Amino acid sequence: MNQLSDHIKSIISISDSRLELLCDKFDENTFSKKEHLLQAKSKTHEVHFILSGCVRTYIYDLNGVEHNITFALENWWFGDLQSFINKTPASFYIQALEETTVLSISRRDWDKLLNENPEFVVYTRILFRNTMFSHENRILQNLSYTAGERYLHFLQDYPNLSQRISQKHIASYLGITPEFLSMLRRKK
Amino acid sequence: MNQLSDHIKSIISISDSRLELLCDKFDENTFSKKEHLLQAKSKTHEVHFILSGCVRTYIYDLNGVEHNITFALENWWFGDLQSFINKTPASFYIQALEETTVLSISRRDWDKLLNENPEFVVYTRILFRNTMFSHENRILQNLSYTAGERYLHFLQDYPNLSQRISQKHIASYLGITPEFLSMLRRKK
DNA sequence: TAAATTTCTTAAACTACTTTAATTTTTTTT
DNA sequence: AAAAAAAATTAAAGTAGTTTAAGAAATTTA
Repeated sequence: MNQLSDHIKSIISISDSRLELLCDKFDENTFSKKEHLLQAKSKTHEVHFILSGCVRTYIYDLNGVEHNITFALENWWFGDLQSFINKTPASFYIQALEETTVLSISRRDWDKLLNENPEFVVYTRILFRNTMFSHENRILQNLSYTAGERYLHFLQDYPNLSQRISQKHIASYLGITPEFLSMLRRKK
Repeated sequence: MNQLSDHIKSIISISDSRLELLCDKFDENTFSKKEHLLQAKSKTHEVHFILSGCVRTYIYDLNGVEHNITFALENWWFGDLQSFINKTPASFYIQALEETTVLSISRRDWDKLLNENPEFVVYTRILFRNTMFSHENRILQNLSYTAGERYLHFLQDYPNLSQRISQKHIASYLGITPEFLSMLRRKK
């Protein structure tokens, strides 16, 4: 069918007919480069699965400085989950870094799927768990590694992404300035 | 009944009889101060709920330096979840910082509860979700704040804990040296 | 309660990273 | 293809946090 159904089948076992029912709830949307999918303080009505393209999730700190929290690429889920789940105003901004096509699901349909489709319950449980584990690993990487080491890990964790996005976004993700990242790259 | 049943009732609605069935699966254990509840590379057979006391979860980096990842106090769950869920060797060490009494549940009983007790499914889903959100918030705090600001947040996030554990453990959690934390405290 | 051990503090020298600012390169727009 | 805008590089000066080392205070052990 499509990339989403492939992704679901790679994580849980589900019959094709049930899978079709599930995938039916998603709408395809395309966002142009630099377009915002979400602004902080607005309500998050949807979460998204990327078919093609790439987005960044970021915040502003108290000094008005942007910080990239995460990137999402093909076959990844993204959204402001805290806002989506708790129905609170978003604290994140989400912006397309390339022309990006996503499958989106509304909170209403999400809840419907959870009620009607036990496979979806298992699938999302595993997704959330994996997200939790990757957050945990990122916290301990931040504690253990210098900026230079974190950059090398980034290159491994997100292969090819460094060719697709600007270095200032990578620097922001690593928690350093673009100037310092530039210096690290020269030294390597 | 006990603190665990109070905690469960504060998060989901469940009848007292079903709650009793659920709480039946837990064993009470006490660990003395400095005792290890888990060593990295061993298998994690249990997760724990703290009745009294306090523990720290930590790792060693490649240079052999310890880093505290998190603390857990009364009415908190803890364990190496990645190891527990994926049945992989632990990557964390867990040590009691005070004499600590916990309720423990084995992986076998955990799975049984998930199969037999839909309330437990909901309860753990919410627990994991909240853990994911707090990890997310910690990542963005690390990106946005200086060490001094992170220390102030720590005092808010873990009230009273600073009186119970040594400063070197707080410094390790914040990702700074004890000497620098000492200097920050003097300046305040 | 004395001795031993661990933790905390202080300070000076050092390093990883930031800031500022100017120049070059790349990308986007017209 | 030219002009404009954004991103990357370089370098010098500055700052947040580390390292080392020594003494003081607190805690643990005997």
